[in-house]
Amino acid sequence: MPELPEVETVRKGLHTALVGRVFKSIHLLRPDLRTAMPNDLSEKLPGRRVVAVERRAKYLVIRTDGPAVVSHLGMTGRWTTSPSVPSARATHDHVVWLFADGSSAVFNDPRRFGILEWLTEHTFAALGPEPLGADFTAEYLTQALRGRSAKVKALIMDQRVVVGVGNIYAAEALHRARISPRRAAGRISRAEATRLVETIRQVLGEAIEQGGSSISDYRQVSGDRGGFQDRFLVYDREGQPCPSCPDPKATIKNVVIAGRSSFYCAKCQR
DNA sequence: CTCCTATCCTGCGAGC
DNA sequence: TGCTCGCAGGATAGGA
Repeated sequence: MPELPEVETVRKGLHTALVGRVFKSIHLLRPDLRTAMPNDLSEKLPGRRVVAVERRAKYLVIRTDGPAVVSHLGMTGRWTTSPSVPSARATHDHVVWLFADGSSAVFNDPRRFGILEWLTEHTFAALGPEPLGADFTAEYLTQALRGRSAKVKALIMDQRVVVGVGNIYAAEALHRARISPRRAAGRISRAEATRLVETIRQVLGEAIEQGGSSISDYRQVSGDRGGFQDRFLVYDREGQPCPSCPDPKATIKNVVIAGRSSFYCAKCQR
């Protein structure tokens, strides 16, 4: 569900809502997420003040004047903030944070692929560069893909190669770069890598401006939907005419790559 | 190593 | 209407 633009949008919302607030109590209603939430969250957080909410890859980092907490939204995770204490517990509410000023934040996650843990020095050890950062260059990507026979789409979704790109934005970036998702990564030319770096940045940047893409679950912390789902050129558009091809008979295909639906136009993406 | 598949979990829509 | 099947934005263990 949430890729970089969605996580970044949630980050902004959480940062605005939580900075300066002091934890009063932590309620771990259902600790068995993808990994078990540590019990001592409810002991060590109360009394701590939130100083910032940051993002690394698809992880949120809640910094306090003590330890930092990491949250991953998995496929269906959602944080909602409120100026008051929640009146009722909704299905799949797994974590409730109550603050000293009477406000609250709730983590809801139907599929429980999310994570809530302490930040450690190992948490981000295996991650590749941020796509919107200065390290993500055509030289870097060319080097990272060199000699690899896996499909280019699988590799740009591999968080060790570059972080933050998931199934939607991989499809959209490859379309804009006119590269087939089925291409062997090692056969991507330098010119194509240059285009791909550019379109990944472009698509992620535009999606952040739109507040992310809301297909079903994803919402901003305010509960609002994102807007980028209305700008998809290929994602979830199987059978529809390619918006980038003059030929009306060029339609969007859907093939499975690395177990994921992969939408593209076989005419303009080679 | 690298690549690919299955798997974790729940909900929902399509098709019968 | 109600059932079953397949699929969903992520990440990772394990087999080939």
